[in-house]
Amino acid sequence: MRALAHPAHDEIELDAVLSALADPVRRRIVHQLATGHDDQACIAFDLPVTKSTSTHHFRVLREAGVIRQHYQGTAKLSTLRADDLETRFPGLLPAILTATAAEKADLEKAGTEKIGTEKADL
Amino acid sequence: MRALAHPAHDEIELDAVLSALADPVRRRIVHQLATGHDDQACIAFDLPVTKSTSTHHFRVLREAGVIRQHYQGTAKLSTLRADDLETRFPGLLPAILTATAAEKADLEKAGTEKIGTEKADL
DNA sequence: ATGGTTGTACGACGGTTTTCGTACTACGGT
DNA sequence: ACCGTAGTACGAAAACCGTCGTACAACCAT
Repeated sequence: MRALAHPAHDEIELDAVLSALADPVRRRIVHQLATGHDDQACIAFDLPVTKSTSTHHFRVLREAGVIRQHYQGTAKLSTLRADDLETRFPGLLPAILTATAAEKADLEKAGTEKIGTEKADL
Repeated sequence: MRALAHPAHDEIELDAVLSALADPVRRRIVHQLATGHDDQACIAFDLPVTKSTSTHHFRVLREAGVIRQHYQGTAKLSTLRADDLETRFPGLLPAILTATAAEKADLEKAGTEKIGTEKADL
């Protein structure tokens, strides 16, 4: 059994959490963990990156205290630390999940409604 | 009068907002804007960085849609776009502000309670 | 007009992050 | 014992980010 370091619930730092969640790939992981069932293996995530990059992202999330990971055979199962996060930073995770969903819906709507229309300026 | 680009309220992107708020200096700015009065000049923020770095951070916040800025003479006044953010990503800003305050209190408590005590591991 | 205040532009530097590929380990099944 | 699957470690490359200093622009007061 390989050991995995996790910060205690009161050691979770806002900086680490926000940095972790600022990345779209990692937000995608978190979103899938939130909407799907618990304990999903890394392989279950269809990420647009290679295996080693994927390992990296999961590690960042774990070390930030966003997810908990444990081995089960060769598989490494991940769970959202929703309760710990809620205790430490109330409302933060739900707000980000809502925002992620909102933006996703937004992009899909834009995609179906006005195909070929571009934003002019930044 | 110099013009300043701001994203429209429905152009605010989650990625930009989270990236902007992932930086402690910028979170400090936002926190001061939230707790103090509106329309504070950059100079009113006692930031641990030089002027040019400060300019940079304000620009990042503005381009992310977190703050609104306008000139008044040589001064550049900043306001939190709390309403726009609330419309776009409900609960996000309040949660981050609460979290910022929570962590700040935490650090101060740690500082007064156990001076000289260090964290052993990461 | 001259000078002071407030902020910007630009280039540079150093550190971190994201990404990859390759080689490797751990475990389960047959 | 062997193979396949799941994931890690490590090193490298490229991009990005935060910081600074210097030089500059805009504006106000006198």
